[in-house]
Amino acid sequence: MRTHYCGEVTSKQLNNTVDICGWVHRRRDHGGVIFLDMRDREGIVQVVVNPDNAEAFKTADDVRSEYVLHIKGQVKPRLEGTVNADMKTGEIEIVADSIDVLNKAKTPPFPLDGHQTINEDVRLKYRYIDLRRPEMLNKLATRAKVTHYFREYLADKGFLDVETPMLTRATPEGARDYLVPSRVHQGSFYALPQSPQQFKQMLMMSGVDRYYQIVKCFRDEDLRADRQPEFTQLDIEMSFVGERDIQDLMETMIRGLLKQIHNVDLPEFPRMTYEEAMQRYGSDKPDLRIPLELVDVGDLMASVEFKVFAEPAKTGRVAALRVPKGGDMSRKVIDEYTKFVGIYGAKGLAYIKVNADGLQSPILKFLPEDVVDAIMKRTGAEVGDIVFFGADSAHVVNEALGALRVKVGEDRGLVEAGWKPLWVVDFPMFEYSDKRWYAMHHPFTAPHGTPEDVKANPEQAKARAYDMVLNGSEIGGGSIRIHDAQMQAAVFATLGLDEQAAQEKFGYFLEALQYGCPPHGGVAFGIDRIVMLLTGSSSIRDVIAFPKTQTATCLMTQAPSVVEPEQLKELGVKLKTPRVEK
RNA sequence: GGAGCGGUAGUUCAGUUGGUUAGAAUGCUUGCCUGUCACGCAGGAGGUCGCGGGUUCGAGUCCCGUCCGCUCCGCCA
Repeated sequence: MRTHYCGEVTSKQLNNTVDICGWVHRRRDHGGVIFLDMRDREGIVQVVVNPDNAEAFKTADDVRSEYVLHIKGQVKPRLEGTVNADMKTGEIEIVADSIDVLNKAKTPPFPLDGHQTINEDVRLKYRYIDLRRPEMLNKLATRAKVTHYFREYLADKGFLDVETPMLTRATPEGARDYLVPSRVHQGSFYALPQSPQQFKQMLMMSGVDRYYQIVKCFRDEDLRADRQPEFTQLDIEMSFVGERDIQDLMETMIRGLLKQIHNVDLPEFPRMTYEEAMQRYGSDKPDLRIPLELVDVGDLMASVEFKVFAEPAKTGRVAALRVPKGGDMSRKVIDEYTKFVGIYGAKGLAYIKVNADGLQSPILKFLPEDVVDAIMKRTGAEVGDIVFFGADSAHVVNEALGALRVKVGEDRGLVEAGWKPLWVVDFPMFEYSDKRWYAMHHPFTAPHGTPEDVKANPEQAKARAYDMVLNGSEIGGGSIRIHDAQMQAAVFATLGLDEQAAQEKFGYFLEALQYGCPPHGGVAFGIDRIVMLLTGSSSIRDVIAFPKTQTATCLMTQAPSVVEPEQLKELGVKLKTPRVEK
């Protein structure tokens, strides 16, 4: 039916007869001559329909936007002065011989020309139409290039693509599971995997040695601009390796990806400890394109108490964020930033402006002169700058000033162009909250040191974990895993799982560790986030063909939906308050 | 669970201090037009102002509730 994609017809086909198929992007009727812009996946080409071809002309007259046509015609150079330099196919046009209407179309619910933004709920309801827009098709194409590249790279390095179950066992820790009731075992439930973590470790025990999978993962948590309940991971695991082996291989992979997609050469990825990242950026995924840093000033203020500080400087963190040339910020802007840090729990936002005629600050009166001098010196503040201060628990200060750093950087156009990758390493093994220890990464992450060290000083235990960060996004994370049953028991014990509980929840896994588990480790990349970055998308929904809304519904299919009572009965599921379809 | 923004024509939006018949652009539609490319010109149709309640002589506008979309906090090992 088709000899060429619309977007591929160029001067090379001059005077040839071509067959194109596609959608009517736009129709321009000049009475005596009709132009049809025909669109398909590869682009748009102009078709001319002359009145001397009566049949085709009549058809073109009846045609409307988004009709699906098959057009046979001659490729001709455009008349002098009518070449369209903005179009890839702008030097030629197709003079129609015949036009077949393959299908009519209702007027689309929104224009596809990209000249106005369409609200997302409308786009999601008619996603199949939204995806016709070149911008969206290009994103899908980039995504396909990304996954293809990963498969090629990993296959080339000897990785085996192995599938793991979608119906698996609920996990006691971590995110909420999506549950699937079992018909055969009423009262029991499968869970959709949050990640194939334990399966890929089992594959290492099986001797697969190098595994990868591009795999859907599911987490029943609230959504964000970069979080969907089902998302896609590039999941990787290797045996007989240390951190560096994995990191080097992955760094090369990502460098190759940027080269392939954007023809960009990434530098060698710097490595930064978690502690350093928190100190300098207040974040474990710092955006290094923003040339602002937090500076500790708590020691300088150890003797100072003032009202904006929720906690004395000694027990929490006092940090400064200097914004060069930020002295022009109005009171209103500063108030907005104060409100902004409030989101992260900060009780206030102190500042000092460095004016030509001296310092200006509501907190100056609380600070001895020598302390102020020391602060100015340490932050390197110069005339015209503003220095913000946060003082609270280390957690609040990091969250608040870390977020403020990014916001100010964006607001003031300080974000450098380009790509800034890094590794963040040496994460704490555990974090303490609600009066117990939690695994910061996951409980199969190997800590540095011995099982005795871990049990004795969990607060000091560092994980052999690493995150890959690109432009302030965590695009991948992994670790060396525990391959020793003693160490695994020590970690479980620290997490408050006694032997019996550990057996109940992870018995099969603990047993497997005792049957010859090789040292191993791995990493998982967020494909959606990577494609977001590569396509400059502000929402993860733009890089997923059929995404869900913030309340985890699909506006196109209306999922999730009420099901027939018979279906529930078969599954042995009883609802407290049965719901019916409205 | 919480905070903020939004919901008015198919679409994108405006709608002032509560006041007559709710507007614009675009799309759609009819007619005209042989070189446009976001074609042009002339006409026409098109509205449950998200939904429910309240205040008022009178509500798109004020109040309460609710639903939906988005952003964020919590949450996401």
